[in-house]
Amino acid sequence: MERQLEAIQRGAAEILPMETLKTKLRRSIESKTPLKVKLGLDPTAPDLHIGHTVVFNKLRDFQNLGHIVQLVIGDFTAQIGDPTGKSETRKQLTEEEVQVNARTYTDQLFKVLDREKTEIHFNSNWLSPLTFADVTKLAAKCTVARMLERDDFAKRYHSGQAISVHEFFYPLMQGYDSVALHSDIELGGTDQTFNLLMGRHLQKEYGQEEQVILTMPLLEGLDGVKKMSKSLGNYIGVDEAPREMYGKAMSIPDELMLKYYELATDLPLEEFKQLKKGLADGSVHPRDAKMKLAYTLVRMYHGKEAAQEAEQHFRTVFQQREIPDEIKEVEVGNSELDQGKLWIVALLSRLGLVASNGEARRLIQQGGVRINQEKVTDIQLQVEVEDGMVVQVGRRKFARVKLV
RNA sequence: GGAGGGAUACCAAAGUGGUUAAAUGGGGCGGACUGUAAAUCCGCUGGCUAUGCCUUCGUAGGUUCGAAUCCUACUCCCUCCA
Repeated sequence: MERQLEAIQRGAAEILPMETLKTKLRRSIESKTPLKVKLGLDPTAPDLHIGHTVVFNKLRDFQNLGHIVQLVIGDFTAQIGDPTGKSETRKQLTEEEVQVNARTYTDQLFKVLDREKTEIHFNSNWLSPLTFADVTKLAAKCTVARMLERDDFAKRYHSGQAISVHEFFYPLMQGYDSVALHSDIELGGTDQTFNLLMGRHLQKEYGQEEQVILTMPLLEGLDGVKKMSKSLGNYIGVDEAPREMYGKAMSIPDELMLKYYELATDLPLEEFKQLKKGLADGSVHPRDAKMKLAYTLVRMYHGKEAAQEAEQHFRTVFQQREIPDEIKEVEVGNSELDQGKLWIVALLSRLGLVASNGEARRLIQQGGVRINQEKVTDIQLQVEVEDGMVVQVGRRKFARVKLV
């Protein structure tokens, strides 16, 4: 039991209440019954990023200890509306889309989780049969004042932003999931605390033993400030290409490295401690530490070989500023040229390196455009287009011309 | 049901008749530097082969030589009262 407790606590932000966890664990060990550990998932965003994996890694810990994971696909919840406070209403997902998304989700998930010890549930199973009367009864179990305690509701309320009544149902529905599944423990990010507590509250109301809640710290995104999320675009996706993943990892602020190591990688505790010490006393170069982080992340999701390749690519392109060996090729027809020439601005846009001609002009003026390594400064330049010519914008966008 | 406030570019937020393609901040992009796509500094940031033209300040009309700015209607949001 001590062993279990230690593993469960590592990295966790909060466990409430600790006593109940101990009780449940003890009972579980004595009766040889695994605990049911729940995690809710939103099927509208099937692309997992390493921010999500923080919680998944913890689920994996539970599985390693012999417990069962209950994944709840919030297919019903997703159809209702928007719990995040962003103004745009969510588009309704069809049943089919939900299935596809859920599939994508689980495919990515089982890179981390043990399929054998995982149950998958769809919350429409128990939420859609509820009648208005049932819902009313459910809603009666929570006061508005209580709802307004939730951090984001409180903020929005005070700053005068809209809160729709249905948004109050979100915590209720999520909490009801725990009732339906008799969950022993529910996991989530620290931003989920309110919803998780609601699960406890409702379980009690329905005469069940209350679940334990365990929250994990939120991982900040690439900007180093806001939490990693797809909508903010500051994420590293689990399915991203190795080079992309490596590069993104290199772009996190130095201060965040250790947190990434701790929450998102499988680095053994001992090595982690050494690294931390090395960085503190200056014996480890931050760049090297970050390169190792980038390498580790790529290795976890794409394997060793890909990680090495990504690292090599990074060295070549960003540290030595050389042209990578693999560049996207764009076919350019001879007929598009005027006596074998093409205006530089048109060329950039033709190769898909810029969004508009204006952007192309700007980039040239700022010295961000190169042809075969030579800087271009004249926006009027008529380029003599040759087969195999390499055009570069900034440090990381390249295209090779293929004359046809 | 009543009264008032608001809607501006990717986001936040100035601007209340012409010098406004629209201050400022964030984000993004480029450059310099470097120890990395960290940090820091500088620049750019609607479109167009372009000393000009076109589109953009919630939507649709109107006033005016001229509107993001004034008027009318509509849509959405917020606050207070009931």
